[in-house]
Amino acid sequence: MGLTKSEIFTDDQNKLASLFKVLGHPARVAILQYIIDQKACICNDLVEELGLAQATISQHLKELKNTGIIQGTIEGKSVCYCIDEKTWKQTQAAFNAFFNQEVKVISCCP
Amino acid sequence: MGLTKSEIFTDDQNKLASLFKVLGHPARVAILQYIIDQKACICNDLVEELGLAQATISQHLKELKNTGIIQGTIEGKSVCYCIDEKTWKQTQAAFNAFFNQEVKVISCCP
DNA sequence: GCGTTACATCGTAATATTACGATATTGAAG
DNA sequence: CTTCAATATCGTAATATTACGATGTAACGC
Repeated sequence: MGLTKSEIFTDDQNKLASLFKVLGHPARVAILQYIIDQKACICNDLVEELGLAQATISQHLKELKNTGIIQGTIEGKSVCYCIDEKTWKQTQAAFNAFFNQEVKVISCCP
Repeated sequence: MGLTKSEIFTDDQNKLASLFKVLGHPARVAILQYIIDQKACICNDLVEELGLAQATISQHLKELKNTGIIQGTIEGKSVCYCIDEKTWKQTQAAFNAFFNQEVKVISCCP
């Protein structure tokens, strides 16, 4: 046990859940916010900004990169990370599709 | 280690991350979708709908209840779950606030 | 009362995540 | 070529999550 039974869910459910999951950690939320705020790419100011070890930041960046939400470009000896607009918009659309069902919600438990 | 360092993040970041986190599992996405689709409350048709053990479903429902997204009302010998509109709207607002930053995103890595 | 149904909770095994130090790797500077 | 700075990756300890069987509990029908 302890292993998520992905087989029993739809692709959409698995995909949506894994998008939510990657954002389900404060460090990754903070990283994304930082990248968005700086508007431009940052490298590892992140290590100084957040109080986490370089290895830890690198690991979180990797997870964000794996979903495609951010992309990294090598620039000299550092790496420039930024939002991947295409994936970001897809992610946004997926979330909106999920949350737009809300209009139909009728609370039935008084 | 292995323990998330919540102290180093803002309350907003921690809150947002924990909202994302609870939705970061396909079973909980499926449960929410089912509750929304049925429009009305359901009890544990969920156990039959999804192929998970009753204990597992109950555990997932508890996590959803803890965030306040759903609420359960005892109705005879069964429990009626439904979306808690207030929390749902707050959640939606939190997500929207996060995703609306997107307009400022400029991809700087060609 | 007794059995049944619909849950919740407990205990626990399997697995995943988080964090970090240590150790590559790669490019720039000297 | 050597050194340093910026990162990635590896190994691993601490902790968390997922799933389930077993067991508790409360409400109903009899």
